[in-house]
Order: sequence, then C-alpha cells, then structure tokens
Amino acid sequence: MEKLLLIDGHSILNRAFYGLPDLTNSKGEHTNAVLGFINIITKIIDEEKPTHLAVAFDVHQKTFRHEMFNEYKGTRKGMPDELRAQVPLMKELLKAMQVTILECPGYEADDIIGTLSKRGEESGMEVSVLSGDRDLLQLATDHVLIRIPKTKGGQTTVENYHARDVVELYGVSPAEFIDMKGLMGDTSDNIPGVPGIGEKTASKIISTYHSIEEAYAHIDEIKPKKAMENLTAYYDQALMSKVLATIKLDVPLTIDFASMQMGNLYTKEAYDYIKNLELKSLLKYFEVPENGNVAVEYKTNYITDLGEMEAFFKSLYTVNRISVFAVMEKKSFLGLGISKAEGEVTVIVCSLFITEELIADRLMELYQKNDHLIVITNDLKTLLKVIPLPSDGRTKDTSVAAYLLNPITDSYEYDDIARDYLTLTLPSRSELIDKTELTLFNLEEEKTSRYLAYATGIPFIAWDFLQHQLEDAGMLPLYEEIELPTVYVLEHMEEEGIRTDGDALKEYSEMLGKRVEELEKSIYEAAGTEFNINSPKQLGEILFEKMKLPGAKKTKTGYSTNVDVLNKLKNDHPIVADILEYRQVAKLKSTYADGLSAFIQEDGRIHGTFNQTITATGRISSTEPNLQNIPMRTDLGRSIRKVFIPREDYVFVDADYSQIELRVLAHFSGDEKLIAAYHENQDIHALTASQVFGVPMDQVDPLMRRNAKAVNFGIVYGISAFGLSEDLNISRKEASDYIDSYFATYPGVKRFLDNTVEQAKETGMTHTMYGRIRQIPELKSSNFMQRSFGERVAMNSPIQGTAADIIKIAMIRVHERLLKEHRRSSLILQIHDELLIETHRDEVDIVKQILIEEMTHAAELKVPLEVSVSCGNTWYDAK
DNA sequence: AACGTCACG
DNA sequence: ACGTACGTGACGTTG
Repeated sequence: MEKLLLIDGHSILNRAFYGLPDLTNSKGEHTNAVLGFINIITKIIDEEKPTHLAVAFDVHQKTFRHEMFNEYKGTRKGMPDELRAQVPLMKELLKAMQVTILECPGYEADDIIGTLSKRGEESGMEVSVLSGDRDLLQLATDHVLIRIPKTKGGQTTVENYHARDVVELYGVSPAEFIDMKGLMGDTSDNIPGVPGIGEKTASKIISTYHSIEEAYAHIDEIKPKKAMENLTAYYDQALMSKVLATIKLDVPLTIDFASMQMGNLYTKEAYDYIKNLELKSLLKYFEVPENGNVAVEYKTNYITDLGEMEAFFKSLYTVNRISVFAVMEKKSFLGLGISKAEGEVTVIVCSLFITEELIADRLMELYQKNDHLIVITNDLKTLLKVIPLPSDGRTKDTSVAAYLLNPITDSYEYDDIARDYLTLTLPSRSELIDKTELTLFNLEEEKTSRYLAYATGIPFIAWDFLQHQLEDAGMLPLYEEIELPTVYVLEHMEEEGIRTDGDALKEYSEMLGKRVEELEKSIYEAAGTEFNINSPKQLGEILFEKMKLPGAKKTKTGYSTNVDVLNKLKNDHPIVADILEYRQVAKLKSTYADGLSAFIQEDGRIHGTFNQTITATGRISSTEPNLQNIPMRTDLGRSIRKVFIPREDYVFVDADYSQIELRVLAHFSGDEKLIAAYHENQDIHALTASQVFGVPMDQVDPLMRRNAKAVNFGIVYGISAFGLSEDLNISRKEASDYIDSYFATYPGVKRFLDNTVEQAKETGMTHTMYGRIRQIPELKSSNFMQRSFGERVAMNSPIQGTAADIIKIAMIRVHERLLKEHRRSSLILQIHDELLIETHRDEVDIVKQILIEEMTHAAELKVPLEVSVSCGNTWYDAK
C-alpha cells in the first residue's frame, strides 16, 4: 500500500514558531520554528511510515485569492521577522533531507495539497495531510486523512479527521464545510463570512440546507431571525467567502508521485546543515558519524596494574601538558583519565592497590616536579576535591573558559565544547551511557570507554582554542586573575560546609507543622470546604468563584493568587490573612526546615554546591541546597538562621557590602551628585527622595524614602515605568514622573544608561569593568517586549556583573590571606554581596580586619566601597 | 516538564 | 497596543 504524506509548510512552521520559546544560535539566527517543524514531522513520519512525501509552501504569503478582495485584508498581520527568516532555512534543510518542496505561483499551498490529495486518492494511495489549518478539513474523505497538531500542556497531540469525523464534529460533510466557512468566515484567513453567524449557527444552517445557495432559497425559514436578516443583507459576501474558502483541486502541477518517493532524510548534508544551525537536539536522529574528525579517533587504554601506573606517570615527566578527568560516581572516585596527546587517553582505575590516595600523590608529585606542566580539565572544582592541585595558574578549566565566552548557554560539557570550539559533533554523556551508574567494573565497556575518552581528551584539544578566544575577547586577565582562582575558593567552601543543628531544625519544623494544621483548619472552615491550599488552581476557584472575592486576575492557566493579589484582598475576608500566613509557614517548613534537614551530612554540616557557570551576569549560584536564599525578611523566617552554628571554639563573622550595585552605578555613570553623596556618606535613599520629591532632607518621611529606594532599585534593574508602578502600587504616570525626576536629578546616570543600551545594540553584548561579557540577542528582536527586555538587561548586566566581579576578587583575596597567614578560620558562604567566615575565637579581630581591608579595596571606584561586619554565635546573630 | 509561587541578593 | 522590573533555586501541583 502506498502512502502519501502532504505537509502544509507555512502552517506547520507557523505553529512550531509560536509553540516554542525563542531560540537563537551563536550566529544570531532564530531557529525555534525549524526545530519545532522537524520535531513534528519526524513524529508523524515515524508513525505513518509514508512511501511518498512532499511539503507545500505558498510562493508569497498573500496570493491571488486574497488579493482579489483586498479590502478584507485589514486584520492580516505580516509574519514577524524572526519567523520570516526561518522560511529559507527550513527549505534548505528540507532540500538537504531530500524532501520534495512544492510551490506554484498563483496558488496557495492549500491548493497544491488539495490537488495532490485528490490525485493521490484517485491513484489508490492513502493520503495524510498535515496542517495547522482547519480549512483543509474540506479535503477529508475516506482515504484522505487530515491531521492537525495541537499543543496541550507542552505535549503535542494530533487530531485526525476522515470525512466521517468532520461530520461528527461539525454536523456537515467536508464539501459542506466550505459553505459553512462561507457563512461563519475566518478572521485568520481574512474570509469575512456573514456578520453575526458563528460556528453554531453556520453548522445548523448548512446541515439543514447543505449549501449557502439552498439556504438562501429558503431564506424565510431561517432561524434565528438575526441570521436570516444578515444572510439576506450579506448574501453576496457569503458567496464570495465561499469562493475564498474553497481549496482548488485543479492546480496545473506537472510533478509526478515518483519524484516524491521517500528517500533517506538523514543525509550527510542535512546533518551538516543542522549542525550549522546548532540544533543539537536534532542530531540524535542521525547516526553518529564514526569518524567525524580524525582527531577524535580515540583509543582508551586502561591501567589496573601498579607497575604500569608508575611507568605511565614517569612518561608524563617529559610532557608539558595533560588533560585529566576525575571519574566520579556520586561522591566516590573511580579513576583518573589522562590524555597527554591528541587522540590518546589512558584511564587509571582505582583498586585495592591503586588507591585514590596513590593516584592523587603521583599526580601531585608530577605537578610539583614537572614545573612546565599544565593540567587541563573541564571541571577543576571536582578534580580538586580528589587531587588538591595548587592555585598557581598551571591548571586550566575549559568549562569556566567556555562560560566566560558565552555565559548564556546552560551547559558546558565536553560535547558542548567540542561543538562550539572544535566544530565537532560528539555524543553526549547521556547518549552514551544515559543513567547507567559507573562502577569499577563497567569502565571498560565500549560506550563508557568512548565517554571517558571524550570527557578526558576533548579539554586537551579545546584548551588552545578557548585560550585564543579569551585573548581575542580581552578576557584572559579576567579568566586568570578572577575566574580560575574563584574555583579554588568555591571548592574550599564546599569542602568546609556549614554546621547545622539538626535537632533545632526538627523542632522548628514541628512548630511550623502545628501552625500549618491550625491554619488549615481555619481556612477550610472559612471556605466551607476542604481543598488543597497548595494548589493555586483550587485556591483560585475557592476565592474567586465560590467566595466571589473581587479583583480576580488571570494567569495563563487560571486565577492569580500570589502575594500581591492576596494582600489586596486582605480586607475583604479574614480567610485571606490565614492563607497568606499558611503560604509563608508552609514554605518555611517544606523548603527550609525539612528541605535543609535532608542535606545534613554525617559530620553535622551541610556541604552545598556553588556553581560558577550558571548565571548570565557572573554571579555564583548555590544548589543542593540553595544557601543563598535562606530567609531574612520576616522574623519567623529569619529565625531559621539560628540553626546555622559555628563549630566548637568558633564564631561567625559576617561581612556585607553596603549598596555595592548603586556604588558601581555611581562609578560607571560618573554622576557628580551621586558620587559626592557617597563621598559624604549620605543616606542615598533619603537623598534621592529629597531630590525627586523636591523636599528638604529633614522633611523626607519614611514613605518617601521607601519610594525613592524602590526607584534606586529600579534603576539598577533597567528601569521601566510599568515595573516601578507595579512595585509601588502607583499609577504608570506617577511612576514615570518619578523616573523623569530621578534622571533630572542624576543626569549622569541617564547618560550612562542610554550609552550602555546604545553600545549594547551596536555590539550585541555588554561588558563589566573587568571585561566580562554577556551577549543580548533580544536587542535585535522585532518583538517590542523582547527588545525591551534586552534593553533592561543591557542596563542591569554591567552593574550586577561588575558587583559580582568585585566580590569574587574580595573572596579570592580573603581566602588567600587566610591561607597564607595560616589562620584557622575559613570562608564558608558567599551570598552575592556578603561573605560568611567561620572564625576561630582567637581570630575574630584579625578576620574582621581582613574582611574589611580586602572587601573595601577589592576595587578602586570613584566612590568608596563600604563594608559592615558583625559577629555572632549563629548566622542569625551575625547579621 | 511546565507552571505558579516565593525565598534570597 | 504590546504587558515587565534584574539575577537565581526549590517546592508542590498538574498534565
């Protein structure tokens, strides 16, 4: 049986475009529609296994049929540029996949599909038509299946229609569907139809009379009256609409089905094209080329013999670079991969005789004695946990380097690096070994061996390219002096961890649990029913439907029930206060009390992870658990900090920068007033209030100060009147006045922000004081919202990023000083503008001094950096 | 897996 | 008219 699959190119591309988030490759090309298109059609092709395949496109977006009735085109919107640009990419890719592309001047894709579906059916084929457009339902027969993809909750499902399904759904036959369309119209297709007649009425009329003409002949019988009147008045328009809605079945195509036979979609050309578009996720459809590049023809050698290991290490005394990979499973060390030449990887496997310590000792010794040796790895922090190489600049971290070059990406694994810097497509870890747990006994399996080869060997090859790119981008100093030393500090912080009182945490949890129960009871009572308070959906229904509270705001899935909304409802019903408290208490219990407990290790401490390659701005992030968002703003929440305690004979010393971002802004902008204010150690929010609201300093009230503070924050975030008005609950006009007034007060700030955005638009990126870059593709978007976001990002990134640079410098200096001076105290946490040191009680004064000195002098700005320190017996008391 | 919510800077 | 403040991560619900 021959099967023909016809695809409506523009319609599917369109659907893919709006169904997927924007996606841009490193060349700035938008690729989301192409990705979605391929995903949809591969799914369908897999399912149907057609023998023949073709994709139809319109030659122009607007064609003859529409031009005839120009006056109805008012609502038709042109394609956004991001989509338009993907049409030629899509066609190229389809060509590379050996897929027939059908275009016919003067005819729409619909017409081509109609004609071919008819011809296909006549020659005995089963035909499937894939389109996002319901217009094509008129083509359905017993042998022509219309398939319409739907996205529901992220999942793509396909609705299928044979002729009988159309009858079932609309009560009319596919042919009658045209008449129905003629009555109800279709705004997206600029078919006017008859005003006042929608789907329901149209379906009723056509199922009774079977055509517009026949209905008109019985015009007196038509109900409702309104439809009758309108059909009378708009009869000509209805007939015209019918013509518009009719898909042509007689396009003069000369192509025959033989040329549409399915070939191999996954050709070398298609592979290269997709690689070029950087649509990594699509490469899985291709068999991984065995020898994509000679450089990755790896042979993995395994060493399990002690003598062999000794000999191997000896051979490394004469080389000047190696790359290494610490093979870890969970937290145990299984072996060390080493590459000393391109294409050559040796894995030393841990055993009874080759112990973790022995491998570490040998590498340490090698590193010390061969002082020309550089050691490259893609994850230095992990390596350091096993082998504590010193921070002397001879270690290299390819993931950190790649992060600096493009901080927007979300992963820097060997395959990402091979793709971006070696134009080499390699199977990822998950493609090779998926979730299989590595053990000492499966390391030599074929796929594992390939994985180890790549993970070990790619950094060896990639480092030079990365280094050159860093150099070209002017980021080598940033890499060497800030990023690389930071790796060591973070490793130290993770190793140290923070002592946590599990019993206190449990007690806290129980206390919260009791309160949760009380609140639950009270909420159910007030609501008159039991429901899941944690479900925004159920909660929204209770509040806004059952209890009819005012101010219902919609999110895309239902009612909004967030704090802002609830706070406004506080006076409408007592239940709201309980819900707010419930939310707060439940959050504290689940995320903090119970959440943190699970992370306490046997040493009584929490050893979280600090990530250095996550944020777009250069900040550190913290996970498992997140120790950078421990509650602070409410008393109840803040009290959880009492469970973080120093070890015996130690105290916490905590230091934080005062308004570091605003000071960076003052520096960048050079604004005289702002700079003077900081030099005079003025209350910056009060000063801003006084200037913006035009009152003397001594008449600034707390509310004015709070508003001014919000404005200051807003400036740093990339101010917008809308954002500020939301934050302060004022009108947009008022917010806009505040901003104007702020800029009038600090003209330097205005100049700086304007310049920054302008420059970012020219270069496509921003940079910090230390040369850290962030690309902002959104600035090129034709979408207002996206572009505005890009502008705010352009204002914020240099400020947030420079602050991040500065605290990294401070961390490094503080850490290195503690080491050099052989202090017993240790840096254990960084919270963006704050450092926490577990301090021996004899070292409190010196640690305070070190913190103040190093943090204050981490950068020389046009304004002083101010640091406040305090100490205490818990984190709570140290703030 | 995506969403809403909320914790932090 | 558009519909957001910048940067994160974790939890619970829902599909």
